[in-house]
Amino acid sequence: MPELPEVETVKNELLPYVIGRKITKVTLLWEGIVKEPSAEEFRSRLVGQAITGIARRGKYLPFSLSSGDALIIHLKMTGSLLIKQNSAEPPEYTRAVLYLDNDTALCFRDPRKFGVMRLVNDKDTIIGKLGPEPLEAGFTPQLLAQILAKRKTPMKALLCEQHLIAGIGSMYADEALFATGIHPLRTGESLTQREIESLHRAIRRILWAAIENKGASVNTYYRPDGTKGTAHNQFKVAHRFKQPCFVCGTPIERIKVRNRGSYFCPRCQPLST
DNA sequence: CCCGGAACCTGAAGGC
DNA sequence: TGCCTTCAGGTTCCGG
Repeated sequence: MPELPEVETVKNELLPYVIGRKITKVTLLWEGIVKEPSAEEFRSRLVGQAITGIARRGKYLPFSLSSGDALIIHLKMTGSLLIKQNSAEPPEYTRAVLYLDNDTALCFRDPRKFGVMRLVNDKDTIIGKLGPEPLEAGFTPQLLAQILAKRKTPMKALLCEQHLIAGIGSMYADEALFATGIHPLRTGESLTQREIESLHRAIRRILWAAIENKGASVNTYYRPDGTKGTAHNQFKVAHRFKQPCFVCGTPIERIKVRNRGSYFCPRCQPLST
C-alpha cells in the first residue's frame, strides 16, 4: 500500500525518466481513472506538454507541466507507476499510459481501480488541505501535541488522518504506535508529553528507514522499474497477525479501528496500565 | 468542528 | 472442485 515512503520512492525513481520529456500520446484503458476534467479534455490538454517536475505532498504526486497545469496522481491502495519501452505491451491491469518522447511509456497500473488522476490549474485546491509533512522541520513535538490535544479519537485513526498529518497510512501508523508502546485505541488526549515526544521520534525514524529501503511491498506496490521495496522486512507488527512479538513473544493481534485492520502487541501496547 | 461508519473496487486466500 | 466469505485500505461522503 503506497504511503509516504512508497510515494517518495516512486517520485525519486521516476524523475530521471520523465523530467523534461514531452508527452506524445495518452491512452486510457479505463476512463474512470481520470477524475477531472473529461477523458477527452484530459487527453488533449496533456498531449504536447513537457513534464517539468514531480513533487510529493502527503501521498499525492503533483507533476508540473510546461503549460502551467498540474497532473496530480494518487496511487491509493494498489496503484503503481511503471516505466516501460513504448513499444511494449502495457502490463495487466494498466489503466492509463502516457507515452513520452524518449521511447518510454509511463504505465499507471491499478488492479483495484482506486487510483486517481486529475489535471488541474491550481494544485493547491487538491493538496492544500493536507496537514504538515512529518519529515519536514516544521513537524515538531509541540505541533504533534497540538494535533492530538483534546481528541477522543483512537490514535490509530488520528495518525491516518491526512488533514492532521500528511502521508501516514495504516502500516506506518501501526509501526509507530508499537515503537512507542501505545495501544491503537488510546485516545489522542490520553497521551503524556513523554509519549508524544517518543511517538514523534518514532514516526520520523520509521518513515526515513522505509524510504532508505525503497518502500514496503506488502501487496502490489512496485517501484517504477518493476522491482519491490524491502521496508516490510523491518515491520515489527504490521501484517504479522498471530506471529510472535519480537520483543516479548506474545502473538500479534489484529483489531478493526475505524474499519482498518490494526496490528499490535497486546503486551507491549497495553490499553490501560 | 468532532467523530464514526459506509461506499468505492477486485484479486487472493481461507473455510466448508 | 467450487462456492462463499473475509481481507486489504486511502479517500470521500453522509449521518448524528
